[in-house]
Amino acid sequence: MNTRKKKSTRAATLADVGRAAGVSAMAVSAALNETKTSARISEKTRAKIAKAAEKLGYRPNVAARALAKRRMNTIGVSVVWEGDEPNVYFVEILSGIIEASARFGQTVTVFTFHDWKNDMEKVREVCDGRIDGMILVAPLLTKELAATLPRHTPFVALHANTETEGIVNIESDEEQGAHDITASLVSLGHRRIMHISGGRGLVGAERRINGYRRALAEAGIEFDPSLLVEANFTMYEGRNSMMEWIDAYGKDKLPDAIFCASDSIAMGCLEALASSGLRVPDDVSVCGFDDTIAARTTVPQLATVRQPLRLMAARALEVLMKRIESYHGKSQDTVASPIVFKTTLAMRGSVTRTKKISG
Amino acid sequence: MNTRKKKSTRAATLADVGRAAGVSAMAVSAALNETKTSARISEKTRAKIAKAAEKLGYRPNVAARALAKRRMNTIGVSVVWEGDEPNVYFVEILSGIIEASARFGQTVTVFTFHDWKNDMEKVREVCDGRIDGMILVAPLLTKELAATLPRHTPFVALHANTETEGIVNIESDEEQGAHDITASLVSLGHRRIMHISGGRGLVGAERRINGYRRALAEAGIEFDPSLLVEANFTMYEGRNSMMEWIDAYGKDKLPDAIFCASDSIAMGCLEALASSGLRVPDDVSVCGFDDTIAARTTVPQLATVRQPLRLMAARALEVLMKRIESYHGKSQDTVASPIVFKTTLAMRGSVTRTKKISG
DNA sequence: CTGAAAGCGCTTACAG
DNA sequence: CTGAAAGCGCTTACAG
Repeated sequence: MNTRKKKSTRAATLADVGRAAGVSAMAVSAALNETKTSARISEKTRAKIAKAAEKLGYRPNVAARALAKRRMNTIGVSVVWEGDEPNVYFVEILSGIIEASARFGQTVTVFTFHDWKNDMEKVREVCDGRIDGMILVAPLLTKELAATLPRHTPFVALHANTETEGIVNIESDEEQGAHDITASLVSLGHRRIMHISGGRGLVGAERRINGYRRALAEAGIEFDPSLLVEANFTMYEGRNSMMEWIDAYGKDKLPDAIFCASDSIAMGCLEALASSGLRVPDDVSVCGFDDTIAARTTVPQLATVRQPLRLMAARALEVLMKRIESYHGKSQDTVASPIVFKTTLAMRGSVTRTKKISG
Repeated sequence: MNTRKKKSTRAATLADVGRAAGVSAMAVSAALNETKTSARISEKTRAKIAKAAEKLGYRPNVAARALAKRRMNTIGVSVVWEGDEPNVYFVEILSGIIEASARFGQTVTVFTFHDWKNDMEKVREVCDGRIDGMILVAPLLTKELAATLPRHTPFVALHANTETEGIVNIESDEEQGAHDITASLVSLGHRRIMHISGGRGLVGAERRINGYRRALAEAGIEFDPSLLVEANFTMYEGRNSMMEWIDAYGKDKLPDAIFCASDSIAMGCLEALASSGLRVPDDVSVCGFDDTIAARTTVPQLATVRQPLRLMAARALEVLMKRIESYHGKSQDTVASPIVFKTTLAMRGSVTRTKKISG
C-alpha cells in the first residue's frame, strides 16, 4: 500500500547551489572540497556557499564525480562462498574490511562466486571501473588462476599464500601455528595426534600439515599416515571425514587428540564425535585453526590457533588504498609482499591433559 | 616487491570502438546494448562492431553510464552490527540478497552501523545517488527513526515489523511461530517453560512473548514472571541472562525447557548451561528462533523456529527492484506491505520429552 | 539504417 | 580571489 509515485524534485547540483549563492559551480566545488584551490575562496564566499548548499540539501553526485576523477571510492571484495555453510572466517574478514573502509571514506561491494575456476571470467567483468581496487579472499585461489587476473585493477589477496606478480599477499605464519598447537598437545601428554587437513594441494593446507609433522618429529613421534585425513576446510567435510574414520578404524582406535586445519572442520568433527557418543575432551581432545568467533560458541569452547583475521583484513584494505593511490600516480609507495602476521595459541576447554598424566 | 608502475593504456571507450569499426560511438552503444534502437543496426554493422569491441576489450564505463542513466545498478544493504558477535542472522540475509542481486545484474554494497539512532545521519549520507535503493536489515529499527529516512531513495525493510509510510516491510508470522514451538514443548510434557526474550519494546520481541504466553494460556499453564527474562537478541546477553538467572534461583529451580527468542540467544544460553555443568537436553530442553545455520552447528543441534531468511532476503531484493523501476517511471507497480512469510518448526536434538512422561 | 548534438553533474586546467 | 570552457564516457532524443 505504499509505493511512492514520482521523484518529487531532482537533487540539487553544483550549479543550483552556485545560482543560490551567486557564484559559479566551480567555486562551489572548490569551496566544498578540500582541494588546494579551495584555499583561495574567501571566507565570506565560502560561508555563503555553505549556507546555500545546506539549504538545498546538496549532495555531490557520485557518478559524476567518479567520471571526472576516475575514482569510484568503492572497493570490491571477492570471495568464493557456497553459502550453505556459515563461513565464519569470511564474516571476520568482511567486518575487518568494512571497519577499515569507513576510515578511508570507501564503500565496500561484495562479490561472491561459486568457484574461482569457473567464475574467473566474472571476476574480470567486475573489474570494469566500478571498483577502484579489489580484495581477494583467496584461500582457495591457485597461482595459475591468480595469474589470469586483469592487470588494470589493483589487487590485494588474503591467504592466497602464493606469490603472484602484481598482487600483494597477506597471510600468517601458519606452519608455525600448526607446529605450536601440535607441540602444545604433545606437552599435554598426547601422542596419537590426528590431523584433519584442508584440501591437499592448497598451500595453506600443506603448510599446516608441515607444521604438524615438524612438531611430531621434534617430539620423536613417528608419523602415522592413518592419522592424517583430508577435509576441504568445511564443516561438512570435517564431519564426513571424522565419521568415515570412525567407521574404518573403530572407536577403540580413537587418537588422543585431533588437530583440525580450520575451526569449520573442527566444528564438523565435534558434531561427528558427539553423534558417535564420544565426549570432548574426556574421550578425545580437539582443536582448530583460525580463532573465528565460532570457536567460542561450541560446547566446550574450541582450542585453536589464532590468526588475527580482523587485523589482517584491515591491513588488506590499507595496502589496497596505498596501491590505488600509486596506481593513480599520487604516490610511488611500494608494498612488499607477502605481509605475514604472527599466529598465537588460544587454548580452551576442548583440549585437556591425557588421563594417564593428569590422573 | 610488486606494485605496478603505471596504467599502461587507458581503457577503450565507445568512441575507440566506433573508430575501429568505422561507425559512430552512438551506433556502438546501440549495438552493444539491448535498446529498442539497437534493432535498427544492420547485422553486418553489428558484427563489425562486436568484433572491434572484442578486440579492444571494450567494457562500458559504469560511472559514465550511471551519470547518463541516473542508475548505479547497485543496491545498498544497511545493517546495525557491532561485529563482536558472528551475527549469523545477517549472514543468511546477506547471502540471500547477493544471490538474488546477481539475477538482476545488480551489485551489492554493505553499510554497517553501530546504532540506528546515532548513525541515522550516515544512512542518509549514503543515499546520495551511489545506490539506487536500499534494503534495511532492521530488527532493531524503531518506527520513529524509520520516519526520518530520506524520501528520495526506495527502501525495503526486513523485520522492521512496523509500518512506515513509503517503506515496504518484509517479516514473518513470529507470534505464531513462538506460539507453535511453545505448544510443541508443552506437548512433550514440559510445564515450566522459560522464555528468554529479545529487547523489550521491540515489536519482534513482543510478538514472540505474546505467542509464548498464548500457548501457555491455551495449555492452562499459569504465566510465571520469574520465567520471563530479557536478552537483547545477542549471544552475549543470552549467556548473561541465563547465568544471572541460575545465580538468582539456583539450579534446582531449573525450568523444564527454555525457549529463546533467537538462535543467538540460544547459543549463549547453551554456553551458560554447559559452563554450569547442566546437560542439554537431559537436564533442560532448549530451543531458539530463526533457524540460522548456527542452529545446526551446536552440539546438540538446536531446535528452532524456522524463518526462511534466504527467501525473505531474496524477496526484499525483488521488491526493491520493482520499486526502483516504478521510481524511475518504468512501471506503476505497487507493492503491498507488509509481506509476511510463514514460520515452521525445526525440532532437533536440543529438545526432548520430559522424563516423567518418556521414562 | 546511421550520425551529430546536447546533456548527465562533476573536476581540472587555464585565464583573468 | 573567481569564472568560462573543455572534458570525463556514456545515453537520449532528434534529424536525416
